[in-house]
Amino acid sequence: MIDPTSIPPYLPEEIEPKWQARWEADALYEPSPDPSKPKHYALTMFAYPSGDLHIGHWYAMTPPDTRARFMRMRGYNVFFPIGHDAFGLPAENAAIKHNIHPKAWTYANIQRMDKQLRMMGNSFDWRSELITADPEYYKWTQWWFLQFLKNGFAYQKLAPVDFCPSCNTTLAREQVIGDDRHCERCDTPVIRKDLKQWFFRTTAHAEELLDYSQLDWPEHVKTLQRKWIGKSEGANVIFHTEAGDPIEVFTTRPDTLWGVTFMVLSPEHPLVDKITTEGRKAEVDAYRAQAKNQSDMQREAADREKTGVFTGGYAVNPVSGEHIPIWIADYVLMSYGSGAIMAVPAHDQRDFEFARAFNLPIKVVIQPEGTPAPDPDEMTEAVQAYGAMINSGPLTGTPAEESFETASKYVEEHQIGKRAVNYRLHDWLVSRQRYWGAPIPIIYCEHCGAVPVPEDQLPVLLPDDVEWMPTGESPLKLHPSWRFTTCPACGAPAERETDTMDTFVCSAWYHLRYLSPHYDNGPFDPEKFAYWMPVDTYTGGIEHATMHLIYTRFFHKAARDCGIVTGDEPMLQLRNQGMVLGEDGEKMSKSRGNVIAPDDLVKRYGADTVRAYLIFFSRWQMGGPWSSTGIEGNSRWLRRVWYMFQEPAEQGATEQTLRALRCKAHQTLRSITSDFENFEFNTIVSSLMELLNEMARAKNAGAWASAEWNEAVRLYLLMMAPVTPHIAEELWERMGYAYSIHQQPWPEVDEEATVEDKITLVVQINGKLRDRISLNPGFSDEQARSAALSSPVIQEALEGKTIKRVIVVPGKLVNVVV
RNA sequence: GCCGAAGUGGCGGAAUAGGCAGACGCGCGCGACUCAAAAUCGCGUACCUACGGGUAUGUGGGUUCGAUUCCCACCUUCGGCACCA
Repeated sequence: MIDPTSIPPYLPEEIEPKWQARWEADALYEPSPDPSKPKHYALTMFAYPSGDLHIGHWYAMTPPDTRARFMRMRGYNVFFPIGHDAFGLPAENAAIKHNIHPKAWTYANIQRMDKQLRMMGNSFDWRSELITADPEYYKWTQWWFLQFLKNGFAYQKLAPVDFCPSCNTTLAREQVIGDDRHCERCDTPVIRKDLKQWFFRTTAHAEELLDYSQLDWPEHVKTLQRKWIGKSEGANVIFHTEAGDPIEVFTTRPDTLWGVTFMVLSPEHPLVDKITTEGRKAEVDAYRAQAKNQSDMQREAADREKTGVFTGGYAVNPVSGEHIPIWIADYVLMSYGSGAIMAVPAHDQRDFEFARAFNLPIKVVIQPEGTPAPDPDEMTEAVQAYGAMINSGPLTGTPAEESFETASKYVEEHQIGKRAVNYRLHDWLVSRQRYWGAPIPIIYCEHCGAVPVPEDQLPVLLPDDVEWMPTGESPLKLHPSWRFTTCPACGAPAERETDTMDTFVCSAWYHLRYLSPHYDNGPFDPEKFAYWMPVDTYTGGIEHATMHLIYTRFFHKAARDCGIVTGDEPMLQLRNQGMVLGEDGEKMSKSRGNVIAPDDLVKRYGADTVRAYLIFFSRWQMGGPWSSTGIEGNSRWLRRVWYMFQEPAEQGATEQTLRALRCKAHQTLRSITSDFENFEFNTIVSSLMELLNEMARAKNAGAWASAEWNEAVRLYLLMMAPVTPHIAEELWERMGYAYSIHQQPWPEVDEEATVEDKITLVVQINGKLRDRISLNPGFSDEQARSAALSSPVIQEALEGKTIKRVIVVPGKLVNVVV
């Protein structure tokens, strides 16, 4: 029985700030390169400073912190940095809404969030803290841009871009969402615009990005990326119009060339004007105009009604010589392949639907195995499977397995095209017509063109005195004294580039800046790079699978090709957390009113309890609904630990009790060690609770103050230290151990102690549990068998039955088959 | 439509080189302490049962001595992609 008056109460609000201050003063988590120790770079995705720390931030950062702490105790030199992804649209939107400067808004948020971040009790290295909106950071973002430009990984082109009329900016392809193609931030439907834009050549590394051989990443993320990169192999084939103009098409099915019955060009295809005949011009122009405004109409496109118009022009099929009509249709995209296709309605579902809609001929050239060739008039869908080639001139009769190869070879030999690979991945559009970002370091000169800002003139500072209200132009365009300058090459009057960079550029290399955030001879200190890189464990949300995680891999490969970094991959191991949902099981949102605020929880329970609950309530990778009663259990757990370890009790336990206690303690240590290694956080807390239950029994049986009890307490504190660092440190001190618990080595399992006195042998009949027999450890299969068969329960059950077989699982189980 | 993840008590979730299903916690019930309550501590808690057992891990099959775990088909939920030639 615990008398709560005899020992001080557990007051997290006192001990947590106390230890946090001490750890920081003692620089406990500020590692330096140390070649005598194995290094571990644990990186958690930095956050956008939106105002307040959300419970989701805790979920993203605290379980990785427990693991970083574990790795530290295991003897690794651990680097666990923190920073702020500070450029971006929300600051400007807030600025517009509340009439406050984006910079002021952002930095005020960062200050508030820093305070909240410290309350978590994470082992961040605060020296590494960086803010991507600081000139000393974006100077180097600009520097990277210039290196990429120099090495051909950055280029400028006039491009149709998706533009959000509400945010007044262009959007990357992945920021446009859904059938109606709306903006990911404000849900406004996007429109198309032609602008001169800067791109990073991500496609240059498309093939290499598909190689995951060096990475321990979740299958799921790799699959998403592979799909996003979208590699397809086939051939580019040149058709010619009757007038002799070449039209290139990409096809993955060169074996269907003889089945082409028409061609379709994208409405934006440059040849459309030339091909269109006088009589068709009005209709074609009308269709193109309507296609251009597609943002709204794309919804209709989703029900797959095929639309299009005939241009009046004809092309010649290069293998058969047949003359085929050329159409335009919006199902052919200018942005993929060459913007033109050869249509094979018999063997492509989209072409089939188009042919049916406009009564175009269908020609069957593939005969799938085991079925007769389909009748074009009777077909209800395209036959897309490979098969033997028929009606295909000289290649007729080619079997399915060889059709792709043979047809490709045919195309190359007859010089009508060649094998080609196409990717769905596009080059990365990095220009943004926005104020709150890193200015693109380019100056336009009438004589010299686009001139890079010389490196010694970086950073190109973002001016503070701007009109940030949206006008459709970059706010920097409205700042004459900033905009107009002189050409660094020839000295003539010139203009600055007024676009800023996509914030994904900032976040593509922050893990490098963390190494030395104030280093000014380069983007990072090469010595630090050599020791710490690559990132060993990267953790964050799955939502970054296709954007950030592709960009950062590309960035590293491009930087490698520029000779700036070594290694092929920036982050070796990736793990994703799930999402904390509201108590109603729905995504947390202000409008639903189901938001859980971590500050309130810390006030009420203390950070240790919040940490413990977040780790305990579900598998980290899975996430799940919050429970305000569930957290009570973790609060109780810590109070129980507090009193149980401090409150003396009667002594005089039996040998057996003490052995069992020691056994359980070491078994727990073994399982927790492997749980930490495998990111199985929830069972760490379960195991600790189980051990505590065992300790409560042992204490009741007189184990208090025995050597076994003291060892169990010591192990317990060490095991809970990564999860609940404050209470562990406090009790560690109260038990008389030397500061700091967080600098102790992780304890070793005594394997001998984990062997139990008695082992329960499970006896089944026909796979059904019938009896349990307690045996001494180390029994043989034969002993298990005879013990099972001689059990009275089993003998009774076996009466009148014949034993067919007896299966023995060594040390565990006997199954009698009758 | 395609791709991926997941379906286990009242709830969150344990357990998978195939071997005691439901660890741990919440909730609930009973008891102790208390004038009483809270807190705390102890015990119990899948379902059915003629008390011998029987049935249960989304549904239906299969492999196996034995399946939550492996295979096939289907259903549901969540996430991603969406005419990519």
